[in-house]
Amino acid sequence: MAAENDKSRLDDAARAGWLYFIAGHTQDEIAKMLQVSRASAQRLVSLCLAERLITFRLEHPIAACMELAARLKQRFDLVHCEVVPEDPAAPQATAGIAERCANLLDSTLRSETPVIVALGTGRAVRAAVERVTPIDRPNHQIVSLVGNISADGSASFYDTVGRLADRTGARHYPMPLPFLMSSEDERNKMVRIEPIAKVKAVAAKADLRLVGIGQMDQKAQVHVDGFVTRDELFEMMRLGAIGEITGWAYDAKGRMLKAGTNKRLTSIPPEVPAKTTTIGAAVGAAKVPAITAALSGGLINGLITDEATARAILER
Amino acid sequence: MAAENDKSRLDDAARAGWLYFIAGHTQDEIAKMLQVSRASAQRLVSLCLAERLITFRLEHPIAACMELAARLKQRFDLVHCEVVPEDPAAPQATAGIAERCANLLDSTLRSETPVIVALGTGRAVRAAVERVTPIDRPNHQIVSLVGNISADGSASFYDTVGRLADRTGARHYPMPLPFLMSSEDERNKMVRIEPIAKVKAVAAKADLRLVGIGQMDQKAQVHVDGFVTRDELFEMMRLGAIGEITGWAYDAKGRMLKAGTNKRLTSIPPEVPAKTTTIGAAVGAAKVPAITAALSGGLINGLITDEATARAILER
DNA sequence: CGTTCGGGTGAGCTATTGCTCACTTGATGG
DNA sequence: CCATCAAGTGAGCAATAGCTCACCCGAACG
Repeated sequence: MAAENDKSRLDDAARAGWLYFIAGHTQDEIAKMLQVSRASAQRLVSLCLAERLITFRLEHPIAACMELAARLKQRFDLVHCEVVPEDPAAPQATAGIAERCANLLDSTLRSETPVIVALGTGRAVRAAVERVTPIDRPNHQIVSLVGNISADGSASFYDTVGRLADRTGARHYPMPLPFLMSSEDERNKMVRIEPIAKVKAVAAKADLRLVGIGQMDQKAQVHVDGFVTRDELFEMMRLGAIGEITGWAYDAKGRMLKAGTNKRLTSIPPEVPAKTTTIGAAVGAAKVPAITAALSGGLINGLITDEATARAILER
Repeated sequence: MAAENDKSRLDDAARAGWLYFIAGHTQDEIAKMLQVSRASAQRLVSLCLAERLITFRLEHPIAACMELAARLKQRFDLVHCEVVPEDPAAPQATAGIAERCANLLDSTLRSETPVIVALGTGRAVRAAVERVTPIDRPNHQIVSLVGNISADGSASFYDTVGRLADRTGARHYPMPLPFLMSSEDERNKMVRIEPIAKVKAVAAKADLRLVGIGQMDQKAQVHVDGFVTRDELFEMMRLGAIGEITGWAYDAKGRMLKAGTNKRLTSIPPEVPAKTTTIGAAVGAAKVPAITAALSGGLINGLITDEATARAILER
């Protein structure tokens, strides 16, 4: 009677699982109780797991985050994903993700062997850099993916590279260029000059890229910060731009646009699909389409976000 | 900030627990992920358990039985307790508990060192003996706790001792006495004669006593089987008898009665409280008060029953 | 400002667990 | 009735987990 046997075997598996997980006995004890060899007890316990007779339930807000992260990781084939719990006190704060980004930078920079870290735009990235614990790593390199001179010629507020270099003693490569050039030709000329080519070369070898993700709407950060004009923004939106990474605008499917400001951008373009670890850091309902597109298009292969954003991305 | 620390520590514990139990990582991997030593990862996992952040749920009928058994064991301070799942096909069958009793006997008798097993009355005990797997143990001893001659002088239907001896080759000690004598004096005389004293001596050294539990109502097994008359039964009920073990009647608090048929019984009286392993085997709603009283009074220190009965006992 | 104390940490040892392999057992089909 | 084969078993080993110990850090307190 196969059915009978299976049933009794599952019964024993359940018994073993109960004794192991709930009563907390060792497999040796269980083996004695059930009158089987220890090996068999072990098999029963794993059978109990395999047959999903037993389930684990983690009663903690973190659990939901872990699960969201795992789902995002699988859905978009990511090398890294973190979802931070929502802070009920400040439901849109970048603090949480900044802390995680900082942690990521910390652990990357802790390495004794030289590493190259490339940084993009974004408040989360900026805040992360501020939270990095100082550490002396003169052989590391920090490189900017984006020009730090804004349209009016002043140095950008986002001098993240310099700040991170301060904290690590690493060599750093800011990009001494305006964010946008006035024409495609001019851009092409500029990116070929020696110091810029050097920055590009270093960036190409980066071990980690940490980038912000901006949405392309009326509140787009690139516009708010004065890097692109209202008209330029609207043109990109008309062309289908839904998000941007280091200024590079892409559409809802994560395809890079080949027009508008993208032709005059000095920023180092993302690899598509991302081969080096490229972590996007962003939160907020407004950024959901932009993040989703970046994930779908393979513009990033890692994500750090919060619970609400993660959930919204998965629900699309 | 202690609160903050505690919180973040619990967060980490939850994370570690999730990664360990749900994602199935090793503690070493978790240690790397969370940037802590393996020892700390281990601590986080056990903290997760200790704080009950994680719970196990066993989705199997057996789980309920295991839990009932554990509760009975604790409530009544038992050395052994088994609760078998209810068979939806035959909700009052002794088959289930007989199988477990047989298993218990099997494992006791499997011992190479000589053991003494004492048997009481009851259909479950009888059925258990029939299911014992034959094994050659000539040095074991099987002893009856109860006279096997019924009122009419015939050998009792319950010759369990003989049957078990057949299957094991063990020496056996039936009790060549009527269940009840006609008077207290006569009983006292009989139990002093040599063969009976010998049986008592062996029984006193028993390693395991396996006994049935009878309820004292109109369907009491002792009456149905013809060991006590209707009038005797009614007298005991009037005296407060609620159950019996090897014929010895006790009240709702598990106190042995000192009157009626108990004065003329030849059966070996239970130890109170039970010191040697004394397992009661019984199922059925009708027996719930009798079983509960036996447990409360310490007449038995082990129980084998079914799910419904266990639940009813615990609900009293 | 130094001392004490509680809690956390990592090293390292031992128990427990997971797994592989060769073997047995019991069902199935020629 | 025997050959075949899938499934289960126990021995033994390598990986993993649990635990103890000495130590360290930071907070509370004199």
